[in-house]
Amino acid sequence: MKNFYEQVYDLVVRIPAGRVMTYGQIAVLLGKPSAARAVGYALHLTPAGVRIPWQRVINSQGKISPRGASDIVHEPQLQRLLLEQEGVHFDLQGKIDLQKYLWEPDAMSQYEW
DNA sequence: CTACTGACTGATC
DNA sequence: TGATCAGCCAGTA
Repeated sequence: MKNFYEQVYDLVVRIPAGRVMTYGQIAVLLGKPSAARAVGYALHLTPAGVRIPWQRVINSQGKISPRGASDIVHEPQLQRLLLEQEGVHFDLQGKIDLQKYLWEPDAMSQYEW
């Protein structure tokens, strides 16, 4: 049993390109359906030395989390471009079609880890 | 242990 | 559709 954060990281890292997950989805997979906030906080603390595709983690609205306009404001746009490169389609509202791109690990993936 | 915060979510207005 | 409120969990002071 790893720390909650590490579980989040491992889960995010195994998200295949062209697919996305919501904070709530991750929280459920970790056994805490209402720990979406904690998940967001975990991603907020993503180690700078480790590349975490957190851009593949979005909120229930299907959009990139604004993260409160910190010192970094160009990242969100860049992440959106990266997702588009992976094949994720954004609509005119900058939203993602969750029903089409939302990914959930299969039984084998869970068994493997 | 209590209080506060946060990249969330669902319900309500 | 957009803004607001309360509940939720983990981490930090």
